[in-house]
Amino acid sequence: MPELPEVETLARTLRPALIGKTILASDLRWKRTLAAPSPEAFKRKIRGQEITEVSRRAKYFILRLSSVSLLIHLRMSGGLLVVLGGYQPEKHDRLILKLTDDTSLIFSDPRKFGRVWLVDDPARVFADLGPEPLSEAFTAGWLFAALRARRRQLKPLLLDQTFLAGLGNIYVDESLHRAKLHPLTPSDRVTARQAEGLRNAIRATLEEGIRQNGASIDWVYRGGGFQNQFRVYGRTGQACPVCGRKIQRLTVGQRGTHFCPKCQKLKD
DNA sequence: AGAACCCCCTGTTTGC
DNA sequence: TGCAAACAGGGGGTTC
Repeated sequence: MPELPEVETLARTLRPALIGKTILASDLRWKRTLAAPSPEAFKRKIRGQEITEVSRRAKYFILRLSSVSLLIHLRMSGGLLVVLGGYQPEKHDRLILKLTDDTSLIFSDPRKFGRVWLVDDPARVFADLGPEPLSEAFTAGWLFAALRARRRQLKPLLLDQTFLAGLGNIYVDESLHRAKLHPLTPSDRVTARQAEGLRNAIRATLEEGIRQNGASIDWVYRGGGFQNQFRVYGRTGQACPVCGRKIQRLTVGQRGTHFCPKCQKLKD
């Protein structure tokens, strides 16, 4: 489920239920979910920690604790849930944190791609991430210069978290359509004016996604409404909302890529 | 440097 | 209908 707007929605939604709670015990049900430290050290260090802050960086969900930080990356199929009362673990639960006030935080993840870190310094995990697209650092000028410094197709470049952090397959396709740029456009051929349009399109798309509480697709994530406003994502063969032409799909970097052949022309 | 391919996993959808 | 292949919101790795 998780791109920036979905993780942001989770942080906003779970914050009031988590702030001030103390972690009484942990139950790691799939060892490889834990990226660091060792399962033994994790169990020992997390017990007794109080949750002081709930936030997000890129697609990472962050729990600031008394003396360490818990980072959770949901990857393709992860989800987080706070439950009240006696809880019977379910099939896809990978980590369960028992909290005060008879509550638990459940990390569920059918595909097991999700990862959890318990670290002293989150900055080390985040070291290679590009800027936050909703921060002030993400200006048209920065984007234009950064695009020119590379020679890559826009689609894979915008998915690259070291270039820009937080976009995933949905929001890249939606942003490129809004910006009227073909996904295969070489980054160093984007004009300053197009870069400004792309910057604005990315921000508008993410802000709308957050406003809609993210996108709900398949069985993984529910509650968001952004899926009802997709312009191109998952709409192969359907009409472009701008010009009516049929949306096309191609594969770029192993990822399904959706675009309008009329609105997003590839010039040469 | 960048593109193309592999892998990690499970569940659902699609095509024959 | 049944079964196999394709596909899925992510990201790390190798090879050319």
